[in-house]
Formats: sequence, structure tokens, C-alpha cells
Amino acid sequence: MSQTRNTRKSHGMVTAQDVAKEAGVSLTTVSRSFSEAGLVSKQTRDRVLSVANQLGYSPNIAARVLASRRSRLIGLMVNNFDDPENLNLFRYVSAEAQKRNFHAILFNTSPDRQEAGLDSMESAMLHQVDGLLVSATRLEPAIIARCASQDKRIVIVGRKSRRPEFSSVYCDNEDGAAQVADDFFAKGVQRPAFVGGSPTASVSLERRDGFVKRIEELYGFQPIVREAGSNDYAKGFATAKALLDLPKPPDAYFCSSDLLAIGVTDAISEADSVKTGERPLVVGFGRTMLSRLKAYDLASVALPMEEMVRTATSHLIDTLGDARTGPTKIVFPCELMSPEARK
Amino acid sequence: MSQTRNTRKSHGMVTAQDVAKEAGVSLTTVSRSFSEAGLVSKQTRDRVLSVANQLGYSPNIAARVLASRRSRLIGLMVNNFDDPENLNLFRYVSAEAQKRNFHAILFNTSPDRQEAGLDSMESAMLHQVDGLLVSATRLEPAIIARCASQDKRIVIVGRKSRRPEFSSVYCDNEDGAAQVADDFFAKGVQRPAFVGGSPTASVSLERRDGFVKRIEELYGFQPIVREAGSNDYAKGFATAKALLDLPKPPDAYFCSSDLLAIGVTDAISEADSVKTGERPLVVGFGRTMLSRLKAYDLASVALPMEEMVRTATSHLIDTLGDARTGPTKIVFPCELMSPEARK
DNA sequence: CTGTTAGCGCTTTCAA
DNA sequence: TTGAAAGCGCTAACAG
Repeated sequence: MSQTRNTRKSHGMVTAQDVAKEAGVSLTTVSRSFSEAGLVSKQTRDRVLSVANQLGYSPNIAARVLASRRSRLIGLMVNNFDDPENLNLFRYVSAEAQKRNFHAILFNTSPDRQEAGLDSMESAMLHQVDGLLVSATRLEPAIIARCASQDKRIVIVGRKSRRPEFSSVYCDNEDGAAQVADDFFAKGVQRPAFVGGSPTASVSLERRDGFVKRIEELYGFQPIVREAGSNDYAKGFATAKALLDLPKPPDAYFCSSDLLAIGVTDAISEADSVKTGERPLVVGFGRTMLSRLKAYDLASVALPMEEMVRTATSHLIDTLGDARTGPTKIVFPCELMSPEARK
Repeated sequence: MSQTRNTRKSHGMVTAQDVAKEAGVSLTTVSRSFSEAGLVSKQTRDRVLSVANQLGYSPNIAARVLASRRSRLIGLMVNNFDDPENLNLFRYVSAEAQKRNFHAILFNTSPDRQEAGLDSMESAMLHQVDGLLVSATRLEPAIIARCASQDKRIVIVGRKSRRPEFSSVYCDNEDGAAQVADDFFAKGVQRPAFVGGSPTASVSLERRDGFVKRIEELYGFQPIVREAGSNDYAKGFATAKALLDLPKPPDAYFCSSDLLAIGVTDAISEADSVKTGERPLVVGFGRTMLSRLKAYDLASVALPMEEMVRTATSHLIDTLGDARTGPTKIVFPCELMSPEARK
């Protein structure tokens, strides 16, 4: 190979080669000194590291990825940017990933983007993400196929995966919803209603199904069910408005998220029908910051968001290595909490 | 070179080489067919692309990054995961980046993480991010130094950069705050107060300074100033509580964020002193979802979040190429809006 | 424990 | 317009 260049490459980047030369060891030894395993004597390693430090060397990730076929990058696919709670997804995924020397690369798959899901998936693949964390919502079949074909490890966080090939980490949405039904029943609710978010979002569906099922068991009839269309405040508001116009409006609303519940609550506060009569119950889901606002002080089903997200992230990272740990489901419990409950 | 392997590498990945062979062209031509520029005849290109497609080829990003020294990755450094508004940062950065075939890689620099700022910076460098988008808060000097040394392009979004070497895209926080002062004055407020978030966050400081300055001009004295400590609901609540216990509590609160304002409002609602007298004014900043909640219906200074974030992102991407476009400042106007104002 | 030797898959001069 | 060749900087067998 023509060594027409001098030690420092034209780009001014110090390479492992430079360090090797300077420390009087081989390139391999430098490489090894930078990988965790103890393939190198502490003595040599220390020297290498110190020389590297002196020279201002740091390994080139791209080269590492190319050679090792591992990127230490996990793709984070998210499509809901309306629910404030999703901020916690970013927070804990990034925190947990970084703790383990991984990083999250963001894929916005929200439906209002042109090149949504599948394209993101492609990009993700190209970026050699080691694994994929998919937030709550439904995956398009095309995407699923694409993943499967690459047998990338995928963990779905927030909802149960129907596809057996994916792991998922979630809370027991059905059970949480059933608790609400029980509560309604115990409180003598007559006309229970469910207000869901996006009818394609599994989380919302799971909560709906759990609720409907238990209501049927308890009451012998189905609750009123409305899908707001998406998980957002205005939609919750509008949906409740419509419900309040019914001849006999519901006397209790179970909403598939706190965000919707806030909207529903506000609609109720405005309604004339309510000002005269009894105030209907409203229960949300998530026990997020929103449910804690004093002005609402909403009953809500609590779920261990941080633990869920961290678990999902570390589970993903942990199982990247083993060819087949097989898809796993990790379930966390939910618990309906009244607003007074201090946490 | 020993060609001991067959066409398809052991890893089952189709390479540009494979495509070249199959299409009867050179590796170079394949590469060129995949880069935008028209360095290749339409005819050849089409053939290459079709063959590639047939073979299921897609370029390996790591190799591309290694060879080209460009990653099409922008680092997004964020340290506030409490303010729901920050979700919009993720939303619009990722949307805008993806639109331009870039991706955002997330760096959580929140102070509660051990290996916060500087380490993230290191990682960012290693990941060969082409540029860095830094959200509103203050940058540590060490980080600044590190960036400068690599002369990476950096854009600060949400606040004015004090360092001349960085570009920033922000709204005129001082002016927005001054508008609030004017409003207070016009409404006959007697004892104005400012409630800030983190005293190290420039956004909060800019808003404070703008407010204090104008109040002084109008009133000839300084408003009461309190720093909640961080931009979060509970802190806002607690701060207002303390203020309400003063012998002569403020009759108007300007808060550096809607989140704080909500907390302040709730504290006020609870206070005995208020139940009897006049209800003090509360004004927030951002005109976020929170300020629109009917239960609060908060006056707030509106800022063009989407435009700001998108502009910052595309400005960053646009200026990656040119060695020295020189740091730029792009300012958007703010406007105080009363709750009634429909938007 | 350390070094040698091949690449990983792509971009990029330089020549044709 | 196309191709040949030389790496980008690192990892990973395989020896020793």
C-alpha cells in the first residue's frame, strides 16, 4: 500500500494506527484496549489509553460499525407527539440506553408525515440499528414483514404484541380497565361510557376491551363506546360534547388516556346539563402529570411508566446478542388510583 | 485478494459489488447511481437501480459514513423532559430531518444523569454527527470547548446564544416578557411578580430580564422575582405558595413557562387569601397545550414553536456543507395572547 | 497476552 | 460517462 501520507491523516483525525505507533504496540492491541473485555494486560492497556488520551484519539464509530456489524444504536419509532406522557418515553429510553453505552435514534412515524412507517423502517435498517423499540401504536404489516426479513430484534413498549415474533413490555391494560369497571359498579354508576383514542392504537383497544368485557359481566349490557379518533385533548372534548347531548348522557366516563380525560372533564364543566344535575365521574389512564393537576385532580389508572420503558430498553439491549432468546412478554400491573391518593 | 467467498457474503447482505456484477457495471457506477448527483447516464442508472431493487440491495450506511465522513445524523441534545412542550421539539426536529434524509440521534443531557453533558458530546462526536442541535438550556463550558475544537456546526434552538461561535434560532423572549409587563401596567397591576424556572436556563433568564427591565421602566421599581429552581409544575406550585404567604402577595404573576403558570394558578386557587379578595393575574409563556386547557385558560406569550424548530433544523442541515457561513441568529416574534384569543 | 492479516462496503480521485 | 484502484479506521479470526 502506498504510504504516501504522513502519520496524521489529511483530516487531522488521530487514528488507532497513530496510537499504536506511538505506544509501540499493534493496531489490534489498541483496538482491544478500547473494547471492554480484558484481552489485554492492564499494564499495556493503561499505557495505550494514556497515549490515546494524549494524542486526543477517540475511536471512529463508523469504522467500528462497519467492521463489527454492530452500531450500539437502537431505533426508537414513535408516532404520537401529542400525549405529554410520551416525553417520558424519550427520557427513559435515552437515559437507559446511554447508561449502557447505546444511543437512541429517532424515527418519527407519525401519520402526518409522508414517508412514514416503512421508510423509517428502511432507514433504521440502513443505519444498522441493533434493535428497534416501537412505541405503543399499531405496526403496519409491511413494516412487520420488513423487520422479520432482517430478523432484527424488536421490542414493543406499552402494549401487548399480537405478533408472536416480537417481544413486548407493557402493563396489563385490560386489567386496569376492568378495575375501572369494578369501581363504576361499586359506585352505582348507571350509564358507563368509554372514550377511546385512535381506533388503530392497540393500547386504546386493549383498554376498551377490558372495560367493555367487565362492564358486560357486571351489568349485563355494554357501555357506550366512542372513539375520539386520536389521543388528543380537543378530540376528547368534542367527543364528550356529543355524548353530553344525548337524551340520557353517561354518568361516568372511562377514557383511554389522561389527555382525553382532561378534554372530557372540560366538556363536562361547560355543559348546562351538568350544572344542574350530578357531576359525572371521569377516569383516565396513565396517572400522568395531567391527572395530578389540581384543577382536574383526576382518578386515573397508574402504570409504572419508568420501569416499563427502562425494562423494555434494557431487555432489548440484553437480548441483542443471543440469536434466539425467543420473544418475551413482560407485564406490569396497573392500579386505579383516586385523585386523593398521594404518591 | 483471496476471493474465497461467493457472491453473497456470509451475512446474507447484498452489496454494491453484487449489484455491479449483476448489472454488468462497475462498483463505482453503482455507488454513483445511489448518490443524487447525475454522474451517470439515466439509462445506466435506471438499470442499476432496478437490479439493485431486484436483489434487495440497499447501501450500507456505516460504510458510507466511513468513506464519506458524513453521517446524515444530527445530534439532538435535550435536558428537559418535564415540559410537555418539549415533545414538539422531538416532533419537528425528527420530521424536518427525515424530510431531508437526515435522522436525529438523541442525547439526554439531563442533570439527573451521571454521564451527562460532556460525555454525550463525546458520543456525539464519535457518532460522527454532522451537526448538533441544542435545546434551550445552558451549555457547559467544557462542552463548548469540545465542540469548538472539532468545529462541528451547532445550532441552539429556543434561546439566544451568547457565544458568538454558535448559531441560534429563537424567539424574542425579552420582547415577549416586556409585552407582559406592559399588559400588567395597563391593567393597573400593583405588585407584579416573576416566577422563573431553572436559574441556569437562559430562556428563563431572558424572560426574566425582559420583564424586570420593562417593569422598572414603567413602575420605577423592581418586580418580585422568584426562581422556582426548575421548570416544573410542583415547583411552580410551591413557589406561588410561598409568595401567597407574604404580607402583601403579588397581584400578578408572570411565569417563564406555562407549566410553571399552571402550578402557580393551582396554588392561587387553593389559597385562602385569594378566596376573599381579588384573583391575581397569571401569565405563562409558550402558549402551549397547557395554556389552552379550559380549566386554566391561561394568558400566555405565543411563540411559533413549529417554525422555530423546523427552521433551526433545516438551517443546521443547510449550513453543514459550507465551511464558514458564519454563525447566524434567527429571531421570531412572540405575542402575548389572552386566553380568549382563538387560534 | 499480543501481533498479522484480511477484510467490512462504500466513496473518491485519477485516468480513460 | 465510466472504471480501476486506493483507501476510510476499525474488528476479528488465526497464529504465535
